[in-house]
Amino acid sequence: MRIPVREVTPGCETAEICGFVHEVRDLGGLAFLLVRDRTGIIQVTVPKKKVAPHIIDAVRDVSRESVVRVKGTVRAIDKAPGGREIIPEVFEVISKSESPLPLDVAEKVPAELDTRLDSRFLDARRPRVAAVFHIRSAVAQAVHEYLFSAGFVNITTPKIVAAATEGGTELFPIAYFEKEAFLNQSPQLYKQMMIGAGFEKVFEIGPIFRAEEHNTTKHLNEATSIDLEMAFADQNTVMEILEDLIVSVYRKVEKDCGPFLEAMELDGFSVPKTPFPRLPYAEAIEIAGKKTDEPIRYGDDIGTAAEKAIGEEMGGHYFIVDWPTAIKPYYAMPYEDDPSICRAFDLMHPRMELSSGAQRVHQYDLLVAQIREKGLNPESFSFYLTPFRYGMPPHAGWGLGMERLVMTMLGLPNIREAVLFPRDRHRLVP
RNA sequence: GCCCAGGUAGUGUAGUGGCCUAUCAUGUCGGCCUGUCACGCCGACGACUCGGAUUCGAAUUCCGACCUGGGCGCCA
Repeated sequence: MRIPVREVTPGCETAEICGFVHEVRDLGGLAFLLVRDRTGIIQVTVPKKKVAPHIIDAVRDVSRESVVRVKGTVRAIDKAPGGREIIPEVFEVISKSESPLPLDVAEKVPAELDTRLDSRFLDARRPRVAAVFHIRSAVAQAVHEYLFSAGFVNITTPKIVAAATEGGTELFPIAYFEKEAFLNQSPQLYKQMMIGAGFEKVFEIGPIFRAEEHNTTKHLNEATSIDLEMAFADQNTVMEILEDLIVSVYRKVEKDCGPFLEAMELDGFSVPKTPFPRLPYAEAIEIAGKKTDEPIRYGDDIGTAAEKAIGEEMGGHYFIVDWPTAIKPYYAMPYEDDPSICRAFDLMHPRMELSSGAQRVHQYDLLVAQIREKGLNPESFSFYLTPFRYGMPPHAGWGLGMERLVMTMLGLPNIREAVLFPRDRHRLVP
């Protein structure tokens, strides 16, 4: 009966393990075979005098990264990693690996990201790479747990759509029989429609697609969005949910992912403190104006240099609130007493934007007016607008980038490190 | 979309006109080695993205193609 490597302890008498050959060190009369499964690496020790010759020959012949089965006696010994080793009685090569390998799984020699992504299945055998995706899985689990326990309903909305959600960004056109169609850039309109359907609290974790030809370490053409929408809530309510969610995700990772955090050899992992500061847009602009050479005026969008300067000043997660209505999408609710600013917010990490959200416009006439002001045609949104004519609760929500959350949490240098099979300007395979 | 940088063994690199029959590491193969843990030692194998140009001579300069990384804009 196979057991995980981690469960082989000095107290075991015998053990059977399966895994990949991480390394073979042949010292002549003594050979060491390191076998790796997803729980760890164990040493199989082959002394010439105690092990059958056919096993010794097989161990010497096996290529790195082959899949093997080893059964034998467990010996407690301080000199071995983990304080134990297996002396094999059975050694079987289940699946032989070809050589040379496209990249070095044992990480003696580094590999460039491009090389790694070409052979992602091998790259992901590296413990420090695998750790990222185990942690990402825990993040997804934490988000689900948090939102379900807060009474949110999980929904799934179409990824093939007929129109843009907010204009601006480029969409991927696709062939949909005789019709024009696109991959969705955001579930925004659909989650709002479910507020119109009376669901009150909804969320979705799903793919979004942006056809922008950007070439940066923080953009993807296919990303995962954690999206939430809540009825009878304003922007402040959903901001509180957002910061609370972020903290509970960090706590989950801290609690459940110790070995993975260790494998990553992170400098520091710490749970952010709440509440995150609420920085009005006008003040953010002021900070950026003082700290950067580039002139920035009220009403400008916050560019990369400004974002970096403000991030340095704030030093941790923070919200930028009270944005000018002119630079936010049509569905953001303007303040009643000053319609030039709106109830929109961005959640920022010092490195980049993580989330944006707002209280939404729920009044049909105002929404149509704002769509027109953005130079868009309300008729192409009629499927979206119709629910606003038949009773629409006031509501607010946000979208949070899953990859950016993982990237900033783990200090990854490139967002592609947070996706198994990234889609960027040049990469469509694997 | 604009701009910049780059492409050398399986992998990661050195090499800016002749000293390149191309460096080093890792790997692979062969040999030696009974406590390795980046095992060590000896030997071998393996590469200048493609096409054109300049030149007596090009990995190195120029032009084009293809591929890649990054910055900006925009955004999650």
